[in-house]
Formats: sequence, structure tokens, C-alpha cells
Amino acid sequence: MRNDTDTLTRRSQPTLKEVAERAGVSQMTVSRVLNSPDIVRQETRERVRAAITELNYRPNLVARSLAGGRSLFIGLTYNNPSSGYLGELLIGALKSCRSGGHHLVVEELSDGDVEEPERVAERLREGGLDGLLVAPPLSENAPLIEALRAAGIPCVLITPAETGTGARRVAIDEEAAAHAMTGQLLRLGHERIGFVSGPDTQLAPDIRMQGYERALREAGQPFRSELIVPGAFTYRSGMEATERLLALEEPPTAIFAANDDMAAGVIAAAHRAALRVPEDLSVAGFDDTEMARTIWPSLTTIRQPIADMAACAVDLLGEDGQERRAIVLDFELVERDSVAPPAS
Amino acid sequence: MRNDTDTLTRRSQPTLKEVAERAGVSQMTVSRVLNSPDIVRQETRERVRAAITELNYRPNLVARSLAGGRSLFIGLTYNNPSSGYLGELLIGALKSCRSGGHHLVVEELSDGDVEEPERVAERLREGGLDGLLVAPPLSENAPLIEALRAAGIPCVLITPAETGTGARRVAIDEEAAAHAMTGQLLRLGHERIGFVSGPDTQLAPDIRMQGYERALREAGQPFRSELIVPGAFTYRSGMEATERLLALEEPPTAIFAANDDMAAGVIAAAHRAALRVPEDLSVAGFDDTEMARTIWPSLTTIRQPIADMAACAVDLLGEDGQERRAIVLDFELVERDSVAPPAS
DNA sequence: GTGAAAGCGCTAACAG
DNA sequence: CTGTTAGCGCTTTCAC
Repeated sequence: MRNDTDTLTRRSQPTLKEVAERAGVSQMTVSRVLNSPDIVRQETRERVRAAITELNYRPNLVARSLAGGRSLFIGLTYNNPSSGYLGELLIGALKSCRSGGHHLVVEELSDGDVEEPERVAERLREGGLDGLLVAPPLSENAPLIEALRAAGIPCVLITPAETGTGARRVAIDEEAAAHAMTGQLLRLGHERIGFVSGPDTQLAPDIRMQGYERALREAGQPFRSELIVPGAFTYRSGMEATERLLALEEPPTAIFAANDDMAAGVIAAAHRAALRVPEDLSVAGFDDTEMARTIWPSLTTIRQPIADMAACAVDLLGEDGQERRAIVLDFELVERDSVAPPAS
Repeated sequence: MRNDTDTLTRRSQPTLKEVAERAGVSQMTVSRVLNSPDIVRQETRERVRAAITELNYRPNLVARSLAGGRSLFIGLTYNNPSSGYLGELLIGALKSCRSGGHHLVVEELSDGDVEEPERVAERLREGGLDGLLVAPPLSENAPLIEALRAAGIPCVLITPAETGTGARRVAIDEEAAAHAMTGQLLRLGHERIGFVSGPDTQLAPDIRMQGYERALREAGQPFRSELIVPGAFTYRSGMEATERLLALEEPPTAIFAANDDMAAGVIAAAHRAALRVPEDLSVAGFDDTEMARTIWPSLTTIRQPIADMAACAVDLLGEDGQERRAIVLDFELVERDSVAPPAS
């Protein structure tokens, strides 16, 4: 029932030295072929490359880190993100860490931690972290970011808003994304589009609402405040907002919720009110969480390239700090089954 | 707007040597205090410990790996898990990797890959991986597991079922979990409990159903085949199954779905049928995905300690292979708002 | 119990 | 363009 496949001892991989011997050059030459091929003569390079292939050599990242003295321990801090979001973030960060020879350390912060920025910063500094990725909504917590900078920990924030802390950041243009989604709804012929906002303790809801409002303005639509209702980024609040919206004298033909959880709540409330989605009511969300694909009908929403964002954040941490202050990636409007033209 | 906090160069941490000098001993002694404290004389040990504290020394994991020659590159393969599941898996694996000085490499397999086990196994072997964690439902794919073993890659599967490949595995007892959930429903007074199964290409649905059936049997309930309906582990299939169940002459007062996505679909269908949950219909799920906490009412379900399972799997990979073949962790029955006693 | 020497696999710094 | 010499921070092996 068991064979030697069970045991886990690092199979001795070929080393630089062996490659060098086989190619008849020094270790350094092989190292150069790997790291800066240009400065090696063509012929030598090819000979080395051949040896590498024959031996199926692959560099030992551990040794490389130690010798190069540039192995970074990068922390990923988060407080309460959805686990789906976190998963994608981890995948992206892990990929980039691997290619850069860095190590990823997950650091979950409790709600209590968030209250004491200095203590947290100190703890992280003592943990020997060389840099930190900060996921939303933690990345909007200015006192914490300030404390981290005061403690001398380089940070890259994942956040749509310039928080004024001067820390580098990566994001998508959420205003533009909300604008695009609203534009899409308008183009389909919707004239009354409800908007469900989010908690005003976060920056994202407002940014998204600005995109919504700009699209309406550009389309020459009058501003109707009764179509904008507050939400809390929760499913339940999406349901409640929808009940209010549907009770209006002239209810909307489409509802754009500032996140997917609320959009799912909108659909649930619509169904309870015996409305069909999208025939009687179109629903759009924001984030493309797993729920967007799961529920029925599946949700038209805005997708952020979360894994890519994390990878960029890791790269940014590895840079000198002078080069780039912020990276803005492209979003994607994902059209699924919850949006259609209004019933005529 | 920028300060030196931005730049990311590894701050020079104190080394073993410095600790040794400060404590007036050799490096070796310090190393021993760290790795096998017992063989160092008490007094020496304390002196070394003091020096470590004063200098805030922390061992360099990279150097340790290189010198020890036991840094493992561990792959985590998956095909189509939910990203929430994957996120938790990654967190657990990452933690355990860090303490063991291992490196985690994520390896997503495409649907095409799954068709060609040998190619995948070869690719992974060439990738220089020392071991592999296989997440469900990939872990139920016997041909793939066989190919991996044939290629000499030690595997640990995360799967509830003994697949006959002889690979080591970690899991919870899903039969017992389903039994516990059904028992809870019975205890509340439900006599007609519907069960929504899953795709018969996977092993989990059947295992869960066995727990359900055993609980009924033990409670002396007659077996009613009309209460068991097939599902596909999707939200939509949960809705459809519910429509069938509610159309029965004597509809159930509770529905136990074999996963959370379907349970969410059950709730949606109940609401469309103007039933209240849990007053008119109790609903239970399995997995405790994010959706279970998100939807309204929140879902009573079975929680697997996914992060712990991943951590165990990593530890298992690091072991000799002789010691433990399988690890079974405890599940948790999470009571939320979707279950109540039946209306009398 | 403790220490000295050697080396893990690689790259940095300097030569040639 | 290429090679030589050190040494990253730690553990291993073998002395004492």
C-alpha cells in the first residue's frame, strides 16, 4: 500500500556546478547566462543552454535568495475581505513572489488590532517583514497606514482611492467602471435606474456613485434623488433597498447595486415581489464575486483583475519606490443574465 | 510625499554569529538552543536566550533551508474549487509552509489538463515540485492521482473518500457530519426532511446522503424515496429540486441540501413560492461557504476546518510517509437562521 | 556539553 | 567576455 513515492526528500536536482562542468565553463558563466544573457558570447551561451536543457537544470531559488541577499518577506494584511477576494489576491501575490524569490506571509488583523495601529505596526516590524500589501477595506484606514509608515514598513495599498498617506497603490478606475455599467444600462433603454450605495465609512461606494451620476448627466437624464438609496454592502440591505425602490410611484426598470452581495439581495427581493429578472427588472452588481456566477440568474457585474492587482502590488514593493506611485489596471464589464432591455 | 519608507531593501537583521558573540558561545550552541534545546546545559541555554531576546534575533529561514537541505517546494493543485474554499486552503497551507520552511506553489489545472494525467504529472515533475497537495474535486480523480504517483510525486489528497490509490489524505468525516445535521433536524421535530443530492460523478454527495439515511434509520423513520431528489451542486439545481419537493402531496418541512450553493437555491425557490424560511420551511446546507453567511436568512450548515486541513496536509507531506496515512479532523455544525422547529 | 571546520547553491566583487 | 575568490546565514559532521 505504500511505495517510495510517499517519502518526501528533496530529490537532488542538478546544480550550477554540474551544468558548468558539462558545458566546460565556470559556474559564473552559467549564472550569467541565466541572469544577464546579453553579456555572454553567443556561442558560449548556446553551449550552456544546451547543458541546462540536457540536465533539466533549474535554479535553486533558496540559494539564489541567500546569495543575492534580496529575499523579501512580504506580508499580506487584511481584516474582513471576502474569502473569495482573498483567495484571488493570494494567488496573484504568490505567483509574483515566486518569480521574484520572495516569501509571502499572511497576516490577518483582528478588529481589535485595527483599533491600535501603533501596536500592529510594531508587531509587524518585529516580525521581520520587509514590506506589506494591504487589502481593502484595511487599505482605507489612514491611521493604520500612517503607523506602518512611521514604523518604517514599505506598503502598497490595494485601494481605489488616493488616501493622502502617500503610500503607493494599485487599483482599477472604479469611477470609470461604474460609469461604464450605467452607460450600458442607459444604452439598453433604461431610463429609471436605481442605485444602491454602500456604507459611508468606505470610499468605494461614493466613487462608484460618482460614475453612476456622471453617466446619467452625460446622457442628459434628470437627477432623481429618490432613485438613490443607501445600502450597507450586505445582501440584506440590498433586499431592503429594493423594497423601497419598488414601492416608488414610478419604480425603476433597472437597479445598479454598488456591490454583488447587495445585487444578489436585489434579485431575491425582486423574486419575492413576483418580478422576473431580467424581464421585469434588470440588476447589475460590482466586484464579480463568486456569488455573481452562482446565483440565478447570474449577475452582470464589474470584474476587477484581483490576482493581477496583487501581482502588481508585489512588483511595486520590489521596486525602488521612485519609479511608480500607482498602477491602474483595466476592469471588465461582465455581461451575464441579469440585465436586458426594459419591457416596452 | 515620499520618504525612505518606500524603498524595500532587507534591513539587516541580527545573525546567529552576533547572538553567539553576545552570549559568549559558539554559533553552534545558539543553533542548538534553537533546534534542540534539551541537549544544551540550562545555564548556557538561558544566556543564549537572553541574547536572542536583546537582539530581537530571528532565524533566517532562507539560510536555514539552504543549509538544512530540506526546503520543499510544495504544489497546490486544484481544478474548479470555489475561490472561497481555495482562499482558506491557501491560508492554511501558507502558515504551515512558513513554519516548516517550505514554499508553496499554486498550480491551477485546466479542464484540458485533467484529460491528460500523464502530461500533467510530467509537467509537475519537471517543475521541480517535491510534493503536492490535491484539492477536491481533483482529489477524487483516480487516474490523475495514479499518474502523479507513477511520476514519483508524493501527494496528499484533501478528500472525504478513500479512493483506493493509497495516497495519504486529510478530511472530515462527512458521513458523520450529514448524520449530525439530519439528527438536529429530527430533534427539532421535523418528520419529513427532503434531501438534495449532488452530481454522481463525485463521491461526496453519496457519502453525505448515507449520513442522512442513517440518521433517519436510527430515528425509526420510514424511507421515503420521493424526498430524495438529485441535484448538481449548483444554485439553479437547488431551486429546481425545491420546486419538485414542494409540489409533493405532502411536502417536506425541512430540506437538507448536500452543499451550500444548492441550499441557497432552496431558499430562493421557497421565497418565490411565498414560503417563509425558517417558519414554513427549514433549510440546511453543507460546507459553510461565504454564501452561507451572506444570504438572508443566513444558512445553518456544516463547517469544515479548511485552513487546518491544508496545514495538516502540508505537515503530512513533510513526514516520512510511514507514520500517518490519513488525518480526520472535526467538523462543526454551524447554527444560523435558516432552521427552526416545524410549524405545528 | 560544546566548538571548529566545511559546505548547502548561488551571486557579488574583482581580476584578467 | 570569462574566471577566481569570497561569502550570504545556517546546519552538518566530527572533534574535544
